[in-house]
Amino acid sequence: MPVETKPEATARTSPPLTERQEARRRRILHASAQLASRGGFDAVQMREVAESSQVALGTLYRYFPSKVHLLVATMQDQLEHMHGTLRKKPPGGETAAERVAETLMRAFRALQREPHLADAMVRALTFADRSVSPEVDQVSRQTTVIILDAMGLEHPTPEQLSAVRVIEHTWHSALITWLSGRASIAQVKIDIETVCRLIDLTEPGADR
Amino acid sequence: MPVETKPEATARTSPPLTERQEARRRRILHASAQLASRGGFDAVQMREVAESSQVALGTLYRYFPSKVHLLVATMQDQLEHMHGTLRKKPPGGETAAERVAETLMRAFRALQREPHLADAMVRALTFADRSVSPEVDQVSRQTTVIILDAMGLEHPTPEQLSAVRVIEHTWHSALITWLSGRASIAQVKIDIETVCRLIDLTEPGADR
DNA sequence: ATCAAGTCTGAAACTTGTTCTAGATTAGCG
DNA sequence: CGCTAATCTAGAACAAGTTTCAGACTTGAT
Repeated sequence: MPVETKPEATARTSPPLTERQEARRRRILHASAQLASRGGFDAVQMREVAESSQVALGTLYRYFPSKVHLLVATMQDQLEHMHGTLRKKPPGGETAAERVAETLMRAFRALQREPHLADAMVRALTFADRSVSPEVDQVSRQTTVIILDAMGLEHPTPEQLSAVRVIEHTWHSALITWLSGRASIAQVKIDIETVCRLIDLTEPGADR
Repeated sequence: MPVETKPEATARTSPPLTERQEARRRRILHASAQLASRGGFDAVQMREVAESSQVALGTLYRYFPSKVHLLVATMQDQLEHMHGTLRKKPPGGETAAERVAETLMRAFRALQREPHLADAMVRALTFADRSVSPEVDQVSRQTTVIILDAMGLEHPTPEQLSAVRVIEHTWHSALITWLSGRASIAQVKIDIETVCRLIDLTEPGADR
């Protein structure tokens, strides 16, 4: 009888991991984040991750079927952490647009503290192919939740969801341009503020 | 004396290429696009590109210092072509927002005809690190020109340029979600139309 | 026509992600 | 406790991007 199967996929849901497996998974994610913090995407080398986390290479691949999977999982991990942090101090802006912009800028400042880590995670996210779609989607949903939280919405309209999607697009792409040195921090700020104005357009009572 | 140097960087500008070099460069780009059309990013294998274009591997790397450089150059090439095509039939919408959305959707339909090629180019673009920044920037500028063309603007305001930047962000990111199967064609259309509304906000006479 | 400098070629080597294998270890079950 | 299926480990092997090198070829200048 199967004792345990497929630890990688959506660890939280399907097969309950044993104590030691959970610990392994943590060690791996920790090593991944650590190496990423040093030198970004390229510095996360599978052999090194395996060694750092005291796990055989084959085992690493059993938990995370590719480098991109690993980094996306690392991002999920970090995102959760970030969501918790953001929740504690809700943004103080007057309008929904202001609050969202403030929240994103706060997240952006957090990323600036670990630019290499940000690089590794974002590059993995955009480089991911179809085989990673479920995990990437999870990240996207988590981001959506964070934004809706900032807007203070319970039941967003389809229009508002569209706006949120566009904000996420802008957020990701702006991050990339910043990480690759093609846009300044100030530029990213402007882009975020610009796109957040879209929210006003979808506010009840906005003409169009 | 140097007969020819660094053919790769911004071939159009710095060192004039000889006839044969220009021909080599064309052959390489052609092979790249061909292979990409077949199987996307992964199918563009440097050894195969070299063989298809009748050039030694070392030479390929002299012209394009990495696979990403090659694919970004391929994208520049395709973009130029696309700009030419789009120019011929200007969009017919009433408002700037409509015209931009129409133009982007037209480009999107073109990409749909060669989804693998689109995959290769877009993945390369977003995966590019700092060493490719100049080339990626060039692509970005070209895209900006196409959008401004569609808007029919001669002298955009800084606000309008911001809107254009956000539109580009959305365009890239929406393409990625489509290519990785996380968004439908219809979804991309909605996102484009949504972000294009930003243009209205920056129209002279828009309150804010 | 000849020469020097630079380019192109072909092939091997190196790097890092990924796969595979044989044997040791672990977990749940009777 | 002992069995059995599954997991974990160590290490080799493979794949594709990238680098390197010696020698053949081009080019522009003398």
